Amino acid sequence: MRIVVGMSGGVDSSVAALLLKREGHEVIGVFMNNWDEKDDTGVCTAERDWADVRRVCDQIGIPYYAVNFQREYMDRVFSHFLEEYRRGRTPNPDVLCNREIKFSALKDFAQKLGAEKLATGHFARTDAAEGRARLLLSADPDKDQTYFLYMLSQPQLKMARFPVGDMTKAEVRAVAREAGLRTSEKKDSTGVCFIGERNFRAFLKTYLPAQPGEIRDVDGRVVGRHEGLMYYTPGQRRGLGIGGEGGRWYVVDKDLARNVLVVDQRADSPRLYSAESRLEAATWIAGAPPVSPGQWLCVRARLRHRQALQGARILVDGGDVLVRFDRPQRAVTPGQSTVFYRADECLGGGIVTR
RNA sequence: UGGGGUGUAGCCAAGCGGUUAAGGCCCGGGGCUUUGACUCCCGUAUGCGCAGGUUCGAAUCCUGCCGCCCCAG
Repeated sequence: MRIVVGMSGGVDSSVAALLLKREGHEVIGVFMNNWDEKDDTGVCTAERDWADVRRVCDQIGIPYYAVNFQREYMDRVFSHFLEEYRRGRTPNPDVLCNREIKFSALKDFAQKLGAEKLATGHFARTDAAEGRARLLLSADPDKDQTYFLYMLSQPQLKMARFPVGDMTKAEVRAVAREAGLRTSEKKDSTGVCFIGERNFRAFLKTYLPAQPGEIRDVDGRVVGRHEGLMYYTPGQRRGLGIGGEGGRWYVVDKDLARNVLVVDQRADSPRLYSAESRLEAATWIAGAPPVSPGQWLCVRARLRHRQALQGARILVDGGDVLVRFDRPQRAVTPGQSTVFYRADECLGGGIVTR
């Protein structure tokens, strides 16, 4: 079977390619260059990553390509990312990136190459039940990445392969090491996918105008000034610049109408906790909601990557979802995604509106 | 003007004659992390408003000056 592997230059996708090759498939490595800019330290990590991809593919003995989806990334991911920040929300570009770039633009490219499957180094698993593809938690609970994949559709998931999904990170590195892959000890990448680790405030500042304003406590007293609401997100404590007595301050709210950042010194401020949340733009892996309209469904949910799964009940209302948590959740953040699970299966999720 | 109080790092704040001046916040660096956050670890005053003096030794005592705060008038 001809399979394209999306290769980042990291150890996970390197091993993904290696395993598929060992299975006897006709494997083609494809490296994506979606962001042409040096990082904060002046290094263009994409060049080094591309060099690693070439080297690894040579070691494995597979052909490789580099593709440039900068235009697609800008139009379909980054523009939305900026728009969300402009609206005062805190977006997650990587969930969109998977749907719009890796499993769309790259998927199209793979199909042009005649590939039947598109593999990546994601820590996630899939299986098929009654003609439908399912997305399942990875074997390594610490590295599970289904949170970033919840927007995938049936066609996208049916073409996807995740060769390292049933391995632990340690096992992946061990395989890479034994095969002598140069990426075996490479540090895991972080930051926005393709963009990398950034001084976020400075990064945003180059794209969006900032409007400074007051910082007030929950009683309305002015306790400082902010540089622009978009630089802050609920639950955040660093970067507020408020010294003095009483300890740390946490962002508990953003008053967009008044351009006021609301803060509290209680880490467990009641303003930070929500027993309920509402989502929009819900998507379901199965292609349809897992429950009939008007009926509550018991699920597990996570509001951010790597968060332990939380008990909740959901009510689907068209593209919206009402979520009631078993336990109040801290810093439910508009723009972020809430993703649902039943047992090990990822059901889908949506974007938090409140 | 008189009386009282007070001046320790960017912000709070211990210290009240004797090891290298607590701690918290902010900030910086690192760890964790394919979003943003949270969290964890490490670091940050040769100097205590200024100038003298007492003392073996002063942020700590004394004198003067300067700056704030409060009460009188």
